[in-house]
Amino acid sequence: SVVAIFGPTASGKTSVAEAVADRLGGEVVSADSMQVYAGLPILTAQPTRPTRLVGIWPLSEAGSVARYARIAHAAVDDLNAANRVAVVTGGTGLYLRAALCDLRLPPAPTPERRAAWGQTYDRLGPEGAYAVLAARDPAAAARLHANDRRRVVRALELTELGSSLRPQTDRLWTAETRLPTMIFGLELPRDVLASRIEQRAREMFDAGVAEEARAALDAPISATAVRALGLRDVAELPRDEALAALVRRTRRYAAYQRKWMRRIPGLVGVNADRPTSEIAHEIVEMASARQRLSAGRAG
RNA sequence: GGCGAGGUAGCUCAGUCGGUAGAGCACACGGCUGAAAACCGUGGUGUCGCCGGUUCGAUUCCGGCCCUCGCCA
Repeated sequence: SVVAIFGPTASGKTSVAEAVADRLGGEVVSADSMQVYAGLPILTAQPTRPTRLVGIWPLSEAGSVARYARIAHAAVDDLNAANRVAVVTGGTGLYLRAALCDLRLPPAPTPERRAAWGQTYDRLGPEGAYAVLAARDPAAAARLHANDRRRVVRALELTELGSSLRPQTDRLWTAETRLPTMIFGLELPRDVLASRIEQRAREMFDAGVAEEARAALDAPISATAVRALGLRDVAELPRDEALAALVRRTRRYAAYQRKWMRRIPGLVGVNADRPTSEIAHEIVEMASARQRLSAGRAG
């Protein structure tokens, strides 16, 4: 079975997940689009103990949900086969859902066609490109805005591949999972989270994020990895400004994660404003209760 | 103390030749299916420093006061 833990950055997900994994005799599997990369351990707040799917891609490689989903499913299945609990933990909502569920993503993009459609979008303008999409795939167009260049281009390229951006069945926003799964969400009052974010940002600078970020930008880095929150600011701005920028961006990210927390189906909220051991204890209790229940039903 | 500049949204500022105000960032909310720490959309949250004068009407003009910054004493 699977236990999933979601929550905003700096909510203490990592330590709670490690404690839960230890108590359940399992292992943590990371669901984080930036911690997968090696080379930014400080900036991405990677766990100090070796964790599955953390630090496994070089910064030069472009990541994607599909690529992540494959290795995540492999990791979960691996643990499951060994009768160990997979504690899937991370702050990237999409990646968490991808790890827990088979999203059946449409075909991969091809660089040439994507570039071609991108040019079409720029030539016709947002309204013109959107009109083309509306003609070719009305269902996909209906869920997009003309200005959403990235998605309009993606939707256009899929029309050529006999697919659609609009999935046959929605698996992202449903409670469907590959394996029996319980999802917990760590909840913290905003002001508490804000002060934790600030404190953690300070610690990052003390630990040398600036040097880490500069080194990362000096080497080849993919379009996905450069998007690591605050990378440019931290590398290029004077310390005070960089710190302020990092805190600001992290707060905004936390707000975004809060939205995911509300949307993830079946998520059970857990008060995270208390010691890690207490939080872990509560999660383990609830997960075990659920397991006994389903075992009873099966037997 | 003198001279100068300024006080307008959470921040930086614009503006109103007198008709109670708007940009960026921040923030809030919504969307999202192979870039998701990304990307797209919607929303202005305000004693226009305080007191008085002129006026039908003052954030705007006038006077006084308070505060901030700079230069000179």
